[in-house]
Amino acid sequence: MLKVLANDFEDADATAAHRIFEQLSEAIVSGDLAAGSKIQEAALAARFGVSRAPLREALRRLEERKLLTRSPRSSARVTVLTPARIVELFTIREVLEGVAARQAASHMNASDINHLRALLQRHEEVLDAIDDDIYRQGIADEDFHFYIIKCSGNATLAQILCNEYYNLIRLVRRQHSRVPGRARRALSEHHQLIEALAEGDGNFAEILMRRHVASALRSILGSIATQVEIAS
Amino acid sequence: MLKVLANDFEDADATAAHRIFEQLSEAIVSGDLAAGSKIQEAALAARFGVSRAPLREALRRLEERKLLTRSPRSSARVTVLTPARIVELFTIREVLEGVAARQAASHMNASDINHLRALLQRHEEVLDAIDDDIYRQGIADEDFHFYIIKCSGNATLAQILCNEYYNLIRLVRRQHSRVPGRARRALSEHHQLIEALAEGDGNFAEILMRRHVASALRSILGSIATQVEIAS
DNA sequence: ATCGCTTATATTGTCGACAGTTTACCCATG
DNA sequence: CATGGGTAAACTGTCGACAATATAAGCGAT
Repeated sequence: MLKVLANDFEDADATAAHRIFEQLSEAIVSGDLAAGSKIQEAALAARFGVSRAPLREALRRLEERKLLTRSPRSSARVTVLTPARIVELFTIREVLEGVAARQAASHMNASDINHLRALLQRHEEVLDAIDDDIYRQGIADEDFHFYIIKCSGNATLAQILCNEYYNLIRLVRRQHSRVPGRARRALSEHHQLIEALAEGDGNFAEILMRRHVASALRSILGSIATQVEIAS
Repeated sequence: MLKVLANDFEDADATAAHRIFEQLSEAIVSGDLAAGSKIQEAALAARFGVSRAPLREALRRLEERKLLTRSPRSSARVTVLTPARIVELFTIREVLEGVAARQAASHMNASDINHLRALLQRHEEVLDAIDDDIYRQGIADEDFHFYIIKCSGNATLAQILCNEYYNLIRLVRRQHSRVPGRARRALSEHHQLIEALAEGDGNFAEILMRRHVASALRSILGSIATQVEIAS
């Protein structure tokens, strides 16, 4: 699998605090720690076999990344993503990924374009084989977006999108699973995007990326509306 | 004393970790802790009269906010802002403040506009009185920008710009003090921006805000180039 | 004198414990 | 039955200490 993420320093940073941070991120995104549930430091520390000191540092990081909400002297809680907050998040993501696509258009070479096409090809095969594997769809989607972001040449932007907000967006996707047909449409939007990037058309790439993100948001909001309808 | 001011969370969040975080932020932005200098946990803890536990939590937060750089088992260092990183940062700030201005245009009422005008009036008076007080210029500038951002209605965006990246941008401004005449020009750009906001013209407000941020970046880069020239 | 290796010091990462505060529980009272 | 007060349990915030690692110092060889 492609390693766009800077996970290669995972062995180097073998501190407990780092490990716990990753495990907790995963637990939150996977739903193992349900949204809104309380975080008990002592219990969690025991569960992961560490003391509270490294755990608390991990909690601080998770708080900064908005996966946890903490009030000074009460227990931390797993962030609850309301529709309003999801809209806010995607508004931000739309402009940031938009500018990333714009800048990537003038930085990508033929090899980069080929890489993207290959990614898309594999994405398509995955989609043909198993039409409902949301997990693998997610991975493929992230690979695609991350590669473009990385090609923007803006390391700060890449860190924000690929590290800091990565898990938050995964959390959105998980809590509000995709509507049927969304993956196919996303694939087609990815194809268009590649063409714009291949032509070095930054303006158009930005527009397409923004539309793509906005389209994903609409899909998610639609999914929420349906859930609410069913629930009532 | 009456607790009318928004400082009420200062008593509420009276944890040492929080206090140290604020004090360290200030120390870094003010240059008291110079860019690139080493952070020694024991020494700092002693200096602030706390143990290392709350200090380390503060360091984690400062790391997440990019004011510190940490490698796993070596001392943390105060972030060094290279010109390239400043450009990256302002690219992000440009699009984020741009979308904030766009959304603010459709959320601001007459009272909000009046508030902005009053802010600008005071800003102008400050500028007339003391032409070189960068500190107060900075405060005035932040007040203006922050108010527009708050009016965007996007709480997540406001938190990113007004909290998470606030000190980092202050740090840029401090390390690369403004070129003469910049304040006047910024003031004029603020005036234009208010007109667009008053007319509810989101498109134009976004364009003006983006130009304003880009103009600030050019000013800073110019200042750096001059410094380099002098140094060589 | 410089470089490499070994030893010593300094510093970070982690732990267990305690104090202060919050939360939960229980009982009395309307 | 709901409600309020008061006590007990639970939990967070903080501390000092120890172990593991990194950095600096010392020493010998080239």
